Amino acid sequence: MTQNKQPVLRFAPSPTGYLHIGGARTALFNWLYARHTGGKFLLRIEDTDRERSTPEAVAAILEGMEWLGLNWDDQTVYQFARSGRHREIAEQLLAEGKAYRCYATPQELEEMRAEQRAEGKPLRYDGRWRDRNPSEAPSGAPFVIRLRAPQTGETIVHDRVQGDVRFANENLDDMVLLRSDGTPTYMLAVVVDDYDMDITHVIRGADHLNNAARQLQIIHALAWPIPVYAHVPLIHGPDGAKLSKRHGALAVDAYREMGYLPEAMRNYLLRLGWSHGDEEIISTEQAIAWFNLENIGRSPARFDFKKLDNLNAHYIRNTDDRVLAREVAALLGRMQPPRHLDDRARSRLLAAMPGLKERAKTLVELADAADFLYTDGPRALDVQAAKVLSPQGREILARLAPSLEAGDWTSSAIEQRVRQFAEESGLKLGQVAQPIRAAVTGKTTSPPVFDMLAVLGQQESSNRIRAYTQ
RNA sequence: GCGCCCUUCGUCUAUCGGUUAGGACUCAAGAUUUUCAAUCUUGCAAGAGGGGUUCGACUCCCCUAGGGCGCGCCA
Repeated sequence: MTQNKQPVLRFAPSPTGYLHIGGARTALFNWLYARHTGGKFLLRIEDTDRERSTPEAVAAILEGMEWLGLNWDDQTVYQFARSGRHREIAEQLLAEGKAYRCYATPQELEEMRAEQRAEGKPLRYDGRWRDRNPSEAPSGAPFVIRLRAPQTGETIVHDRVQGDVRFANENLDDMVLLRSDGTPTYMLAVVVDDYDMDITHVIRGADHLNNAARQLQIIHALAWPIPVYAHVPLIHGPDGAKLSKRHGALAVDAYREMGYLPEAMRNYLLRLGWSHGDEEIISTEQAIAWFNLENIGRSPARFDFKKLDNLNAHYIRNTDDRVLAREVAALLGRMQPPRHLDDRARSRLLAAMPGLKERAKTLVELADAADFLYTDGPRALDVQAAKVLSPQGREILARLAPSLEAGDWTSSAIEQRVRQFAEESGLKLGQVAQPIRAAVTGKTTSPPVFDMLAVLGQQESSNRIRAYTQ
């Protein structure tokens, strides 16, 4: 194999569902490796299953990739469009005697497997048509083309993550290459496409490790170059079992709706199965510089929202206020029912952002915490705020109001007046600040209250406070 | 059933034969504080079990157990 060829990577999802978290990580690893090496990252949609592939799923995958910032090179390849080429290779193998026609019907094969199961034997095609003379076939009967796979020796997958994985050829049966309707199977299509696309590295889920051996058999029959394999362990749910929807096996766009930032997702997914010493916070630029196959772990990882939250909070704090304000507004607009912010709400959101972004783990939390900025008028109080606005609390507000309103309406000037009031009244600052916060935000927690008063303006603030001076 | 893979704190992981087994998340306590966060400090917490190899094993080998993946004319 040529050593100085630029690496060519690919992500090859099948559009039978959304882009889930495992697929997203696979895509990320391929993308990082390509960007790290200066190679190419291609996208191939494996839509050979006409029954289950949908345009919606294709759209969801493309959107998910774009949201995650995983840009791919060249044109997207649609596998189904290449079925003629796949058939050509199957015919070639047939002509070379490396494949053969099998006339066994699906029912017949089902019976065969049922029997094998009953006898406790391994489930595999028994090669019943492997050495039969084609003339024995019922004329005009449908057939599939199967690979005439080696029956002795072993097939070794030299995997950069898993090491050398050996499969005895006797355990690998003659796989179907071309279905009776003339369409290619996944095994054939993958091999042919990877070859035609000049794929040098195949990074994919470990659920494909067994497939690698079978694909290698096809590659050997064709005498094509072998790509570098790296089978990445799967992601499990918190209980160690299969990732379920409530565990995080969601479409990537669900993460967007939950308020996660793409850079946080990238960082989290990267650390799930890959490491660089003790590094935890890894920017995408740094990830590209550091990413390699050697440091991919061999054991499956569990998905943990707590850690994702922590990372997300970090990235939110480090994101520009304008970007955040825009994202929050967009998020609100996508909610059911949609909530549209007017210009005043947007400018308040932006102005309050420094305080808001310190306190949110997700954009949804942020949007929620900021809801007192979206509309004017007195606030409805939550349970805690109602307690703070007891008769005593309201009495304090009533006494404070006149002096509060007289003077500059900047955060520091307001704070100065409130501190002075507290001192003169023999109150602790918190005893005054909490009622203000409750009246102005309807809650007992918020960004620094004087900042929020400044954001809302004197008139709106007074209006809200005076609503609770009785 | 057959094949393959995996196994360090609750979770993500570091360690590439010699360490008081490190970091991060979570949790707890403290500092700070107008609330809540953030931040800082401290603490709890790990090599599945059993055999080898070796002067010495978390690290190498074998077995067992547990978990995962695959075994389609799905991908």
